Amino acid sequence: MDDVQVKKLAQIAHRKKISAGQTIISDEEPVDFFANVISGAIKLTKTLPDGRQQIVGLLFAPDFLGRAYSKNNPYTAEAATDVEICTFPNAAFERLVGEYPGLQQRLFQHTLDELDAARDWMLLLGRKTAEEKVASFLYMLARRSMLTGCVHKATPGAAAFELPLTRSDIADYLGLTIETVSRQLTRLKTSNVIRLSTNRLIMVPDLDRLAHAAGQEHGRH
Amino acid sequence: MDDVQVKKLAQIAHRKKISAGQTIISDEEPVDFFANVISGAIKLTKTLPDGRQQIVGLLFAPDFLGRAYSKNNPYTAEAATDVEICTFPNAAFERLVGEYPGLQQRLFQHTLDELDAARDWMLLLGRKTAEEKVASFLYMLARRSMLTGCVHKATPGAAAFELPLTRSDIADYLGLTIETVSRQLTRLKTSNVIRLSTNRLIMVPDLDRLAHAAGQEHGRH
DNA sequence: CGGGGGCCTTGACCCCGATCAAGGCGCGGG
DNA sequence: CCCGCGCCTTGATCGGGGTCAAGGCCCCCG
Repeated sequence: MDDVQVKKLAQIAHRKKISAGQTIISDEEPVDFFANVISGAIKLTKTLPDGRQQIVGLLFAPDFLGRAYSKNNPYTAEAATDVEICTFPNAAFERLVGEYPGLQQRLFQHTLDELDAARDWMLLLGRKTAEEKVASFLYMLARRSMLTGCVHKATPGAAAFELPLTRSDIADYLGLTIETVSRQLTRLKTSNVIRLSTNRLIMVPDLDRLAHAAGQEHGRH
Repeated sequence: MDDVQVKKLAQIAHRKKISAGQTIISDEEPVDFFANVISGAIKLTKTLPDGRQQIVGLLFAPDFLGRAYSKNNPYTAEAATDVEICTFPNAAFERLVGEYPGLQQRLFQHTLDELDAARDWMLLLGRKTAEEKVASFLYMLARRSMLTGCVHKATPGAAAFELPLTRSDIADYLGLTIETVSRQLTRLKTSNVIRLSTNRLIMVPDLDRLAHAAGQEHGRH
């Protein structure tokens, strides 16, 4: 993306802080903006009429929120932690996309990545055991923390990170109950795959062991 | 899509028949073509190292197979029934996409629809009961058959269609076992929500009842 | 016609994860 | 300081769906 584009984007942008738990987009009302996640985590959820809930996507730092060419999105977006986003009025943004086809391709690429992630998650939801689900979730966060990782731990196969979700959210992400998530976490803890300092801070001494517990045999580095 | 585009597409196209059970794309080898489904059903599957399998997408008549701007796709595509597809060499197709931005937008739109479908399925996999899963699957096919439906049944709230998948495939799509799928089908049959002539031909006397059994209360028509 | 192999159904039993219930921990406010 | 409330953990029990096993149906082939 060249300078001109960045400047034009900046001109129509509007920064915004949102505190944990607030709803950003509801599946009931149309969306008139497009946004970029600056910091924090946003959860996309779907809910059955009787209240059962499933998290169908997690958004982190450089992700997009909202959808091009459609005002109605079929899910609710809620701040999982305190969040900073950068919003663009939909109309202005679409005009810009029209001018710079490269931008559209970027969005396209990003959507393809989201589709891949969704399908990976379908495999997890449909076929993995509770322990594998929890381990997979932690493994995903661990890899993310390696990339984002400002702090390069001395030990190479290890990682440490903070959980951006409550137990309840983790359960909704993995298609489990709160209790099962808790039990599986202590299970992974007692088998020394992970260590918990507080119940939000996770230490992974050996990523390969975690990948193994996640049922994906030395994941694709 | 205007005439010129259609003609250019036709020039580089290559029609192909594939019989049920054959693998079209493997997740191990790169893909050098893009395709359009003409008839039949294609299943996209993911498999865990130990063999557990999940269908992460079903492709029908006007859908696309393959992916722009990436040779590696992370799943296997297999013909669920006998299938006809129309393939395009990747390079030529991408050149064409470059020339006609409208085409790219169409692909984008289609990918967004696939993402929505994947996320709906995540809710199903994570939170629905076995009966709701089977009912949801049938409901999806019933709605599809209404759109595609050449045969307009006299009764409005009803539908009839053929299952494009074996029990085993249905199980892999719903994150269940073969036996559970079978049991839930007989359950829906004995409660008169559906009727089976052969074990592949389904009659739905009342779509709303099916939608209700699917846990989605008079689905969005 | 008879045999064999897919595909599907049905029954019996079991186990993983849900449910129900109790209590611990940490934190903010009176 | 204590109380109350979220959030989390742990235990006891239950049940939906998995597993194992047997058999039915249909079609192809000898």
